[in-house]
Amino acid sequence: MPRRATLTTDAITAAALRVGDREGPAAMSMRRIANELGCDPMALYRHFPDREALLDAVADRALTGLPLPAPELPWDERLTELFLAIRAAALQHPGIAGHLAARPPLGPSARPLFGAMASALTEAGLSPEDGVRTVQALVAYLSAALAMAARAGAPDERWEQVKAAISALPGAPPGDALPVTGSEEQFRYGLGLLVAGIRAAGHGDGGGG
Amino acid sequence: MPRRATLTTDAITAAALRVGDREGPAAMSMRRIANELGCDPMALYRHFPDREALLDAVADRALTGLPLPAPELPWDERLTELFLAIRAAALQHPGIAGHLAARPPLGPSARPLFGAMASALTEAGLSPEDGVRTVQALVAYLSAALAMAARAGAPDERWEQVKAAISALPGAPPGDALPVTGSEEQFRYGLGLLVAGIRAAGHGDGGGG
DNA sequence: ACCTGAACACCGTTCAAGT
DNA sequence: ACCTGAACACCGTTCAAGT
Repeated sequence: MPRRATLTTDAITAAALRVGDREGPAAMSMRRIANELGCDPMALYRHFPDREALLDAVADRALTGLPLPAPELPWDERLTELFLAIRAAALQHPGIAGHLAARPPLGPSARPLFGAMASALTEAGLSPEDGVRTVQALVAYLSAALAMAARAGAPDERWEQVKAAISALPGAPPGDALPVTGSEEQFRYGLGLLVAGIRAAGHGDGGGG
Repeated sequence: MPRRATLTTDAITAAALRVGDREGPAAMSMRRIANELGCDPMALYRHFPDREALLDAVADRALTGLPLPAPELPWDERLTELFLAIRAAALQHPGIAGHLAARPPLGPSARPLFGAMASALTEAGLSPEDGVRTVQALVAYLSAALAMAARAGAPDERWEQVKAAISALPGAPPGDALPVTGSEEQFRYGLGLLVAGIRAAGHGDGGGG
């Protein structure tokens, strides 16, 4: 009775997460994950139609059981806390943060997160239509911020140049005082802009021209 | 005298763009681009250290010569026009929009774009420090929106489920009235949130707590 | 009937062998 | 001295051959 009988989708996603955490996203290949499990690469195709589906499941797994913000907080703090928690959970697995960014988990584990977002946005005064639009905008911002943070291990020369170019404009600040590209401070700032925009939208500012 | 003498970085990026437009981002391999040029794959390494550098150059090329918004417009319209123009230019090459999203061009062709952003944000009343933070937030949003639009060819089943789940909440709208995930309308909405946030920040709302 | 693993058609990149 | 292309170490996935 070989141990392959114990090969479940859960064991596969766990193994993939382990490989990704240990060796980075490029190492999360079907062959390497199978190797980690001591099984044939083709055995994975029994549980997932292709590699992308497997990575989607891994991303989903990385966001399971996230603590939701306390419901008695005001909506803007709830939204901020929620996104900071998602960001932190994603960055606990830096190996897969890039994939999380490319394909944000929209599966079962994300359901309660979207519920929390929807409730916060309703409280902010948004219509359900605008709520959906806003959720997409927030997730878009989160995605890219995660991608930047995932790349932030090797600091991005290109962004440094951009920052240098901008700070060379009239009224320049000391370049070293600027926030790091993938930092939490930078993330909070952009999130703050969106929250301020939501606040304005909730106060009756309909939408686009 | 073989025609390889005409192999310039410009000819390479043009060929890569052609392949990407014709056969999608996955086709933009060193081998296939070389094939398009009728040269040895290794000849490309004479002009670029590796594939990523080549794709960066391709992305940069896709954004050259973008028309800048008229300077007499108010800052918020300038910002909106600018980002819509960048989005439109990127989507003219859907094959590479995904790469554009993963590695936003920060090279020479992007320089005037950042200049236009900086001037708009200064006019909005932001300090240079907050200008840099805001540019990063805007580019992050643009990146993810492009990635979504690039995937929008094959409509994303997962987002449909999310939209369905959210519209199932109290006060539900008709699900078919919701904007498509990668659509221009959806992009404008999120951009409008950020612009509203910038407006608030420019009016004295310092930053995060 | 089920699963395995050889094989296919690719990659990016190194490096030794050619001119 | 310069460039070429064979070779290396991988991929995801198909599919025929095994048990």
